[in-house]
Amino acid sequence: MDEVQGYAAELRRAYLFSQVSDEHLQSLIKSAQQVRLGAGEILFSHGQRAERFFLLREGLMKLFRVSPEGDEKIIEITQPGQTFAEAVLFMGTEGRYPVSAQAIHDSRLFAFHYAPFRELLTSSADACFGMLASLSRRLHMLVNQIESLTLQSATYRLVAYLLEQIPRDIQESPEVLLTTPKSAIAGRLAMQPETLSRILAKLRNSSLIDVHANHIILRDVQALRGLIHRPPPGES
Amino acid sequence: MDEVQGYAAELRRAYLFSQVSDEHLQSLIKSAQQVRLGAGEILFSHGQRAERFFLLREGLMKLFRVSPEGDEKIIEITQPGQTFAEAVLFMGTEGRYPVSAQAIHDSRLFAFHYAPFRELLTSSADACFGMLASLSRRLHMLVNQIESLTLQSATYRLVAYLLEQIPRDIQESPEVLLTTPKSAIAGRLAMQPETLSRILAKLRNSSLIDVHANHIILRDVQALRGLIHRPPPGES
DNA sequence: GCCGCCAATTGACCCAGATCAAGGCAAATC
DNA sequence: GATTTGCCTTGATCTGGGTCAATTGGCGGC
Repeated sequence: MDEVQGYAAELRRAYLFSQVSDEHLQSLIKSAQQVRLGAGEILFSHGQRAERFFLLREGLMKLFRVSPEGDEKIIEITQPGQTFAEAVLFMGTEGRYPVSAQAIHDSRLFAFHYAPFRELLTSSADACFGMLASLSRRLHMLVNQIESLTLQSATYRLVAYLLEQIPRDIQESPEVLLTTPKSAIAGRLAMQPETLSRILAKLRNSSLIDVHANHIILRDVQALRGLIHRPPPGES
Repeated sequence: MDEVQGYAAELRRAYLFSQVSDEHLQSLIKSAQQVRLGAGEILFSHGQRAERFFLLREGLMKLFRVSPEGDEKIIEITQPGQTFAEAVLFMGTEGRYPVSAQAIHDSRLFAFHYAPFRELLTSSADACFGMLASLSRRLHMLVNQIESLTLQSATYRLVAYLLEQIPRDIQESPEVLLTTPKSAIAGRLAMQPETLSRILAKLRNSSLIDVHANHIILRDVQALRGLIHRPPPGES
């Protein structure tokens, strides 16, 4: 295959594979499968045997849990270029997915099987380290998420989320384009869509932001930063 | 050292070291330090350079975050035999602790430095896998925690916590002995001590449990299980 | 025995955000 | 151009659990 070269470059952009040698990468690609999902399709469900992990090439995925009552909590929204579900491969012989995965938009993915990848890890300490780094990054993200879910108000969480988005866009004009439906963002931030809407309205009235559909302009980044660093009841 | 043998056995009980060879373990022990902490002493603080990780030998530690407003969120309560803060070693050259660690009771720990441990990992794929398994276990715990913090009410979280405690005690008499102060448990479960107290009172009035100080008897495990599996508004 | 200290409990009150219920608006379908 | 569908917004109301404060009950020190 000639495409293999192109795929290798694509994989290398994921943290997980950044340290892996060309040969390893190519053998890995040969054992990988391509997966296509339509918007709304389920990739795997919570509790299912975990035999593969994934790299999102295009589209958008959400990882979530559903409570017995049917409420849905979005743990993570996966962007193209990110891997997910790598962790389960090390949970022992009978690993099961701890979350469900569903496509938000039409998506294309690579699927990697347990066995070949495990082989790769045993033969390459660097790959191992890449994996470890990848997992610990995820670990920290979760710790941060727990903190913001318990320590901060809904407004804090939303503003923090907006501020997180700007570095990857043009820094000069602090605009955020919401690629995900607002209801999904609300889920990720553990609030109802109504609440998200109300908070945006509140921020708009304080002219801290402008909202045009899914296009949000941060008019006063300084003030927004201040908002999440000190409590709302401002004195002095 | 003759103690080294005993230490090796002690370490092996931690998941992280379970797969490590004797030689590696012993060289690791030689490079480890012993740490003693009085109740309330801080081991490290959020944001500090992370150069070591730890194995708790005796006592009780809490890992927590503090918000700018001074609220404290307990991320984890570490029991003897558990390692913590391993993840930071892979966050790159300038890893920093994402949480603070404080002794709840007087504690004794082993401290392991970054460098020797990293050496061990490069030379042993098994050790690497142990590490990966350890991290992914922690990852799953955090995902579970996020779920219960967002999907469930305070009562759900407390009951789930109580039910989690029984398998390790005698199964026949479902009693739970709270080894940690109730206020710490409240923190771990993201609620105020007052709320915890009220919920215990409520459960006691429904005669689902008996409370004698830090000794709790689960009088109706079946009903408690039901409580966390279906919503309180019970209909047929 | 008395006092101070701290954890736990209990009561009264309050508020952020959930829930319920209408619209509004734009793209898709007829 | 009318109608349906999906997503978002807005308003009104409700409530779990946080906050503040008072009370109780060990427990160690003097």
